[in-house]
Amino acid sequence: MSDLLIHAFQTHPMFNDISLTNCQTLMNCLGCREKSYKKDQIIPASENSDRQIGIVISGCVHIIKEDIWGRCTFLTYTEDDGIFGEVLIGENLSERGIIFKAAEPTTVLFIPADRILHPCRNSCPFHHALSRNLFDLISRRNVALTEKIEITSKSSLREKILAYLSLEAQKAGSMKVTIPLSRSEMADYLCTNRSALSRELTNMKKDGILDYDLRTFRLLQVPDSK
Amino acid sequence: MSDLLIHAFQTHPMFNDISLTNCQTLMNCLGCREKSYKKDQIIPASENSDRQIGIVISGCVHIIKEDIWGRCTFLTYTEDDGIFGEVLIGENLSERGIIFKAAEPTTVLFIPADRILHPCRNSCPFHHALSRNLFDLISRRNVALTEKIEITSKSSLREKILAYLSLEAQKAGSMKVTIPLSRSEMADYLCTNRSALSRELTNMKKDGILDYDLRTFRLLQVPDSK
DNA sequence: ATAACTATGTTGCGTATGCAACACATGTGG
DNA sequence: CCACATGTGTTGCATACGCAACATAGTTAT
Repeated sequence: MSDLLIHAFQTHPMFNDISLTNCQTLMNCLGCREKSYKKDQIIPASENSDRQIGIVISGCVHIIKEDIWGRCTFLTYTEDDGIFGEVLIGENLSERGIIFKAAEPTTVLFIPADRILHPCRNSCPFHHALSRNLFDLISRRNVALTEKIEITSKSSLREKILAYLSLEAQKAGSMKVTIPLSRSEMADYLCTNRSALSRELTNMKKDGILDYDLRTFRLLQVPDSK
Repeated sequence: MSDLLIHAFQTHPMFNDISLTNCQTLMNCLGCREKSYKKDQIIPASENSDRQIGIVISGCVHIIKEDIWGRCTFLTYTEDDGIFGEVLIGENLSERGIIFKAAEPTTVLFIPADRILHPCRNSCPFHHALSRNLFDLISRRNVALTEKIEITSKSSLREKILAYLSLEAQKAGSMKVTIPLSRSEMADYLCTNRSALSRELTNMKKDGILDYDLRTFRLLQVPDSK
């Protein structure tokens, strides 16, 4: 068992209230798999038609919606303690068009989805904890989607940028943040275009609202007005 | 017990795989409350600091996010079989700023949130079904938020309108749909402004893409191009 | 060193759309 | 009947921003 995996068992919210020993039992009981992906590689959401929940134990996964014409919308990305694929559990949901992509070298632990919800026959003691944890994580995803909507709903680009950066700053607990997105990715996320984003960032720096260098931003004013 | 409530027990996905008798037991076991609201009334998400999950048994609820400056974003609205408040279950989530509003005269059944997840001591047989159903419904909310993002991420207003109407048409299973939103609400939902929406709808009618009268729309072309 | 590639910033142009102001229809209450 | 409110459509104006084209710097391979 890799160090990464042990670390994930100890810290990842999916394994809250489950001892390391139980985590190891669980690995076997549920038939989990650990797998690594290179940057930009697509991560399949199911294997042999079995739905999987992916636990991101290192790296970052972008969650993308593709419409029937092949155009992609960058929905959201996993945080440090992320999971993905959990939306696809519901039976009558069209999973079509959701794509998971490794945004950087990424390692994932897969858990077969149906085994989390249906209690196993030996009714392992950790099973209830696992489904509660999944619940919490799904709620987080929900919150992440809500934030994304709130950001992209702002009417001006400047407000979108501020909304995004102040949320990131809030999560980091600091006015200085290093974001996990490149400029083009950030533009996609904010539903704008790269050059417009560049332009507006320049303007905001000129206006003394923020300072930045590449992926590191510092908010200089609490955006109280507006 | 009202007819509405009985109908909800028989048809609402929250009560899938639970018999009517068990639903009635459940009402008492969980301490549910039925409550009605007038149009535009705010629906409190918790009562005496107990989080509640709201089951919409008639009417429609708008889910709105308010930022710290009081500006509102129209996140999404409940479908026929809707619930709301389910995001707030996760313990470490800031529930701040989520507002539920009755968009029309609406009746709601409240279930205390913690009693759904924690199995009760008499371990009622329906308890597992209830939490599975909640799972499905949360996944639906997730899908609804994803759709909303997909719609508002479109770059032109025309594409937003098409994305919205074709999703509605898909759900209705018909090219003719009556949407549950007024023009201003629709504009809010699409993150645009009412007059721009009006103008673009006129243009689209002129271009033969759709026809409409008030809240009823008919898609005339499969939007294949673009 | 050169070439090729990627990430970012810059700039000019055209237009979609936000905004405000107005018009019109319908409903409601006095 | 009038007064008022609400929901919708229309139009002119100004501008934020999408887009394309180019510039610059850093990185890697040959």
